[in-house]
Amino acid sequence: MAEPKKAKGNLTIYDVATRAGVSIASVSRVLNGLGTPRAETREKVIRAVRELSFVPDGSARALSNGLKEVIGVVFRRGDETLFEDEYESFLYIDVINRGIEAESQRRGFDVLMSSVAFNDENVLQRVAAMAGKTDGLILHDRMLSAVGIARVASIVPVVTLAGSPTPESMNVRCDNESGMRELVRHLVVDHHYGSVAYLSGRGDSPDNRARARIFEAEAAAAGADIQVGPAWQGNYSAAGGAKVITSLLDAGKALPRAIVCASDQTAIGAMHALAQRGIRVPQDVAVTGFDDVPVARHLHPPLTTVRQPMQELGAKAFEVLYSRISAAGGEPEIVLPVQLIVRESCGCPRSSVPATSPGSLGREEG
Amino acid sequence: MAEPKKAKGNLTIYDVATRAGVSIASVSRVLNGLGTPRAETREKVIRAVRELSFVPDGSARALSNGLKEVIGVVFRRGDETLFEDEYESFLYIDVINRGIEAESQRRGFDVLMSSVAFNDENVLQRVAAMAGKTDGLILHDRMLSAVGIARVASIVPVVTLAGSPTPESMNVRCDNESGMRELVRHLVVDHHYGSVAYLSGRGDSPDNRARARIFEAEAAAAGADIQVGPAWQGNYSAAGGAKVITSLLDAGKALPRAIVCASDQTAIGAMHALAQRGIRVPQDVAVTGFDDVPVARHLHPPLTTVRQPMQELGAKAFEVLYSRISAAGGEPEIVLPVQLIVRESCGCPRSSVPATSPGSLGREEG
DNA sequence: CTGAAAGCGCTTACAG
DNA sequence: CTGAAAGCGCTTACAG
Repeated sequence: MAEPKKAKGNLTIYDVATRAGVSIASVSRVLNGLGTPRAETREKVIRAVRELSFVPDGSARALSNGLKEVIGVVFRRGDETLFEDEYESFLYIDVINRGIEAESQRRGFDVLMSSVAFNDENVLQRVAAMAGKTDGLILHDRMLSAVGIARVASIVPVVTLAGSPTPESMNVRCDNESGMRELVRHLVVDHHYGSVAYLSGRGDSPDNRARARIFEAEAAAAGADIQVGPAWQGNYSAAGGAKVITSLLDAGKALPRAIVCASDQTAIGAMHALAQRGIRVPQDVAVTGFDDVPVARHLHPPLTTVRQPMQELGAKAFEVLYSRISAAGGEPEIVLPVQLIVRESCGCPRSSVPATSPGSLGREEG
Repeated sequence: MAEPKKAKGNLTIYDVATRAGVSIASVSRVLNGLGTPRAETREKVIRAVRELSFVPDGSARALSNGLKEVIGVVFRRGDETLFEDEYESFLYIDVINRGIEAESQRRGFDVLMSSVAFNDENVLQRVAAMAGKTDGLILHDRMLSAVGIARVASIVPVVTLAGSPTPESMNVRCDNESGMRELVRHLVVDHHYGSVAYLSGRGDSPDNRARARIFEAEAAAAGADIQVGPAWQGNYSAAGGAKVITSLLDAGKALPRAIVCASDQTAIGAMHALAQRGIRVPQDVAVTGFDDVPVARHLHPPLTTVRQPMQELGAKAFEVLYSRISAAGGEPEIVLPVQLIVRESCGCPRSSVPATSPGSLGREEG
């Protein structure tokens, strides 16, 4: 019994085989449920594995059978302060990532995450490195040029989010068009608001551009006055949304009757700035968002917005990627339906919010 | 040039070597910046790599040099509906994960994520599988028993979050004690509130238990009436917080002057329920949170809470894990300071919100 | 400086 | 049913 303990992490299938008194092939087979081992063999291996707390090395498995069972997700993050406000506007990324993760679980895949700074010059390099560690990649937003995508896609399958498909890559996005159309109609037709503004997102975002385009077309078609342009340029963040409102107010501009924000985060910021100036939402100015992030319903007033099925977006992205990884299938482009969520910030009455249980306590205005 | 293209993903270092007219050893060396290759050799390799868009296989590298440059993060997720409200109470997990991810970037590590369902019986198995794919593990909350931790820790280094260190694993947590102490004092001493309740989190959470304990001790010491117990049992979620309030009100109970919530999410739900019943915060009832999640400052009224440096918690967890991976160092236990964030939900006037608070919306200068 | 070769820990035909 | 052996794609002493 003078056998020295193996160093941690150095346990291999050979150790298990020795202890069980079988070959490594047998160990591998029972570990993977392959073949039809004799009950005795099976048990000897199982026992040895348990006694040793053996866990097979993922890299060796991956190298051997050509499948890592890992997909990669790459997304952008803010550059500055890492411990403050800046990630707020990126929370939706987490929700999408959850969808990706949940779906990949079902296939026995894990998700490798890698964020890239906004000002990172070596995005392609970073993404390529990820490619080497995974079986396929999901790229958030506009991470790479078409050329960059093509290069990466020559290494592993690639799915982009909120972009458009290329000959080499697939894309999953939401139906911005009909979402914005419904929203604008609700504001201009249902509520009869005569003037509307689009508080935009980042200029380089395909989603933002699509939304802006439909906003203008639809509002114009409905006969509303439109406010757009540099003064209304946000960047998807709450801070950006607040700043636009503050600047406008400071400049003495009159606000439109309704403000359509490029995202919920933008709306949060805008509403915050409005509240600070004593402007009531929706009585004085209606505000709407886009995304339906989790907190949208908890805002004051609850935010009318367009729900993007973000978890589903992530789930779908994985699904498409998976079918490409395992078979070379996979739709090149998937467009998910969105849904107008009418709450109170547009001016609709509370009654549209599900009533609470029949309590004895009446509502008293505070 | 009748050379047929290699199948995608099958490019190896041999292909690069052939094309560059050197050995694979040379390719490996320039790829890794090792040795002092002749300029010509270097260039030939670089060129071949670029022309082929070669990316080395991560598994092979890992197997060869014994380092995957991947750490794993395991956390729990809700079981039911994946596309609705339920993940709200888990958003803080994402913030912590961001901290982990950001820090690991700096060391060239990537993060492998894996969620585990609340009712999953094979948690240990899932975690063990992750261990095989990584160089070390960070475990959120109470994922594993001490025995389970010991088993996993025999495979790779383990850091737990919000738990306590074991002989085999390290732990990183926040200083609940002084946070709760300060908060209760602010409410009872500064605001003179005579009755306070603790709207609790999950019963099996160490954080929750620590907070509950200090709450009672401190409130009692300050001479306030205390409400606790089953009627005040939440579960960290917004829905749970709302339900407690609604039930109490439906039962005709009188609310205390201040409600200390186990988490911000709980506070969100509580405030929502209160607003629905026309009860004003903080005029009628003061409400506080715990965590300082991003949206806390956007609530109405802005939430007084205890800030846990969640990104830093994640960053620290990685740091500790990394020093164990690379050297066998790493503090067994790290306790991070928290900070009382006084906003308006406790009854303080708006003016007390520091305009200098980094990241606050009103701020102009960076 | 550079190449041939061994080895990392698995999986999987191929024999027996 | 089971074992010996080759091979997955790298890295790294070891010679030259």
